Amino acid sequence: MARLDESLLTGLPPFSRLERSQIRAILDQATSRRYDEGTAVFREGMPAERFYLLLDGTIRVVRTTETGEQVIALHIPPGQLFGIAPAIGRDSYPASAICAAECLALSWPVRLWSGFSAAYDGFATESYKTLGGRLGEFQARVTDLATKAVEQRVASALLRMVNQSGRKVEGGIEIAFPITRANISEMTGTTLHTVSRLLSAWEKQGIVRSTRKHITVTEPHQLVLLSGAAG
Amino acid sequence: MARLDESLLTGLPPFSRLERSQIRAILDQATSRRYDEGTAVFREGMPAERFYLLLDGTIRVVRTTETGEQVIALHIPPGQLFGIAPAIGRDSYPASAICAAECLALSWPVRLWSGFSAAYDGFATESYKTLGGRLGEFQARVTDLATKAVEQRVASALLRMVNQSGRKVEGGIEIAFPITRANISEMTGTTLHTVSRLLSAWEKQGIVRSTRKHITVTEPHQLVLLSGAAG
DNA sequence: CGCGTTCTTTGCTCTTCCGCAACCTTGGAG
DNA sequence: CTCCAAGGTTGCGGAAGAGCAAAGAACGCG
Repeated sequence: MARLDESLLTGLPPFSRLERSQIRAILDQATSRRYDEGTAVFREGMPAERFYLLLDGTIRVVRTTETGEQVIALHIPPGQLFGIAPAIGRDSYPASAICAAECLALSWPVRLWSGFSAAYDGFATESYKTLGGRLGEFQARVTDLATKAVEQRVASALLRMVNQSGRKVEGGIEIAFPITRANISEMTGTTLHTVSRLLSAWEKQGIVRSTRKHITVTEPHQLVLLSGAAG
Repeated sequence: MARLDESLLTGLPPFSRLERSQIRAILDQATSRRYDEGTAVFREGMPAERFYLLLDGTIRVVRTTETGEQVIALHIPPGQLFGIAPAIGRDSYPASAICAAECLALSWPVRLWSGFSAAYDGFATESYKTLGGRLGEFQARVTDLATKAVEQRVASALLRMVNQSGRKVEGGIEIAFPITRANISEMTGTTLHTVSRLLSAWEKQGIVRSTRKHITVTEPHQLVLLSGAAG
């Protein structure tokens, strides 16, 4: 395998305070791998043997209920750690990590986690910040699901994805990974039918534009209004 | 203030691996305080200046939406840390902590957090486990809200409270803190009317018994069935 | 002991959104 | 080029549950 370049990690929060030589040491212990769209990096319930850093692509964190329904808990953008069960004392993954697009990720065996935390200044702190951010996001999700109507939730979900992984294109901002109506319904606790109806209506009003598996938001401000001003 | 006894902390996860003398040192830096039912220990958005350990009572973790609705994120039972924003790199509290019943809590200034983590074996690990548990609980909440019907969610919520803070009484298990129909609706994303109707129906079927602000579950198994077998 | 506040119950109406069904479109595989 | 699977659209009931209204308990305070 090609030797990995230090610049991959430079500037990413968990490694931002480290020397070049330290980053080198970390990289030399990493395994790098490419995953096709739709592949599972790991699945819910599997023993947590490695933790990961997403270099490119988008990870969809998914839980499946006993009745077989899927719920999308989270999308992870490039540059973030994922599968960090060891950080919270779990020995199995609480959800599955599916590649929403082609992905490139590094990984390390979990036994290195405590060593990294101890040896590298800022690694633990920054990782826990990531965790804190996710906790906050979940809290926001719960609040949304508990208080907002479907239309507002779908608008919020679109905005969240646009903010986190939006790519500027002519006439708007496009969500940078493939996403279906069904996916959105799994994020918002509704049905693909309702999502389709909403998107059709918004398209007629000129708020969004969409093709198969891709959505571009042309009037973010209108969506903010529809979302009940929370994001 | 009366000197606190070491036995208060012995056996609680964050302190379980510590020597008596270490616990003594921790206690000597703690402030102990009693709070009346309904009091806020801290409020959403306030600068996070202290972290807390609940010795007795129950804390209700509440978020308020822009439209003034309340959502109950979590109940915290005695023996757990709360207000641990510093652990996840936040400098303000993300939610309010309200006493569901009369409470007794210890607290420390946040600046001691990193010292505790460094000096006391297991403190950080165990605290992050608590955090992990909460993350898991949120994930379960999101799944519930996204996929289950109202009746199932209310049944789940009752079961969760019974499991976490149930007190055995004759003919069933009582939720150990005062709780109203409105509270339950804020936990499950419904209205107090619907909750009242459900409880009435269940009371007729002999599954629960309730008086003002108190609920006893007499047939937990029936509730498990109603909840769609998830808890 | 009376009064007001807080909590609870229950009926009715009305809206939202789900479930079902049918059909259309797009893109990839062979 | 054709076919097929995956994704998307749209119409139409029907049911779940929200919203509104009104009244009845329980408790706590003066």
